Amino acid sequence: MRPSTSPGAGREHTPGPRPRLSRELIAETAIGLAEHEGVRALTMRRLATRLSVAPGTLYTYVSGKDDLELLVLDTLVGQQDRLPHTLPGTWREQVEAWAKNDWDGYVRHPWVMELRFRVSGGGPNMIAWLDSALRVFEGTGLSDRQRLDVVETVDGFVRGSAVLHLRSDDAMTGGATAPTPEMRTALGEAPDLVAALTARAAGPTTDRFEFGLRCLLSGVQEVIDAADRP
Amino acid sequence: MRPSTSPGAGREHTPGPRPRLSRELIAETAIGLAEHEGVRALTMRRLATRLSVAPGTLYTYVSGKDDLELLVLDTLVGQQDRLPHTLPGTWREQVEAWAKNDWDGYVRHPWVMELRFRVSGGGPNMIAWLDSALRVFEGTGLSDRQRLDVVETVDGFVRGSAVLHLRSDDAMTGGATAPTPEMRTALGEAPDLVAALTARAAGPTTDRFEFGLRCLLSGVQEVIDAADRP
DNA sequence: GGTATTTCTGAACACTGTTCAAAATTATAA
DNA sequence: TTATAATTTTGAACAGTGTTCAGAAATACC
Repeated sequence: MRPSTSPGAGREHTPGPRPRLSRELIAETAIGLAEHEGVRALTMRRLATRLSVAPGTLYTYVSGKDDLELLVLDTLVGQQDRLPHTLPGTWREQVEAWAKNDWDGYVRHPWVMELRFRVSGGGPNMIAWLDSALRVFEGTGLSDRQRLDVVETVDGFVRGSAVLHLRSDDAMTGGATAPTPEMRTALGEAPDLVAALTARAAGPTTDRFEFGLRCLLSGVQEVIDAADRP
Repeated sequence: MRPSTSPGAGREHTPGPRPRLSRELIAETAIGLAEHEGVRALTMRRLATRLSVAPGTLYTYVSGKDDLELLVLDTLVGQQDRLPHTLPGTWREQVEAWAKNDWDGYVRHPWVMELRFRVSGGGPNMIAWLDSALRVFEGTGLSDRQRLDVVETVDGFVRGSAVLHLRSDDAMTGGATAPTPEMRTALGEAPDLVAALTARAAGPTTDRFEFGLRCLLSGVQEVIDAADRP
């Protein structure tokens, strides 16, 4: 009923026809589909077509679309080559590296974020990643709970920052669509916003993600210092 | 073709039947629908049924579902009773109040977040809110661009933190659904994570949102101090 | 060979957003 | 008053979605 494991998982001597698909193949194909045709094209039918298979077939490998999306996310996490706690440097350098890496991934592949905010729960790779992120703070005097707080805070910041980076810029000013008359009047009554937007557009691309990350990590540093020698 | 304004907007003496609906009524009904039956029940047809109207009728008030979702979000923002810069206290107290308020809203009405991460662009109320948030930093020595950076950083943090608060807790440990055997083995190889989760479950609900917010604002404070007297 | 077990198919179901000609309704001009 | 033009509403339709399920096809074990 809820096959979250591939059909021929354990051994190869179950009766019935050989499975022509696998969870891994489905995940890779789904990623390719989302990458090339957008996340809106990631439908069961299109995926089945790409795999030269009837739509219903997918349901022997995946319990539904939610499960598929979770599988895709978990596969992507598993494709990262280095876990956080294996990175070089201090805890702060490790966090900066992992955060920057995640942020790059989100910005380069915006469709991933759309999934991240819809999918709930986590797969094995996500769990492994989270555990590794916790180990980054082994040297510091933070408690178990504080470590989890910090990791989730940073992770949440990265996601929130990435989605704003992709959305607000062109959307607020009306980049793609022509600005509605309503919007024009609203902007007319928002002088500070217009000033800030034009200032940003004029100058070079100051990386406000790194700016925010520095702010956040400085705050974490304070907590660590306080916890280290009370 | 793209009616982002209500039909009988300007005056009441245009020919044709009196509009039985309005953008406001549609927004309120949509909010009620999402609130009571979940955001997945917010479909054009159900909304039309609730309004005792044919599905196609909605398209004279709203250009499509994207526009409807944006309208819902903008309406919610407009329902907030106080704009950030009208709150009492220092910039830091104002930011804390607005961030906490937003966070409460997201946690209390999780369906709002699901929209926030799908909808791009902003309506008049969102623009007004953003402008108000910028004015919070009028006393500080921050530049226009820095102010926008800070506001977006805080806003992104709030969203990211809220989505994690709603997702990771019960989902990771398998709150709703029974934990898959795969998950159990994955958790077996993640001792730090298990320790942190149990520690969190055992103790009282330490508000890790406020923890992260304090971290972030401490970092912002540093930047302001640096900008104030160089 | 027979049997049990599994995978795969193809059709169906109940939805979804969206479009569009025609009908119904109203304000203004003749 | 009647006619005209403009606008809203309708109901049906289209293409697409996730999901289910009886039956057909394929394989390992006895």
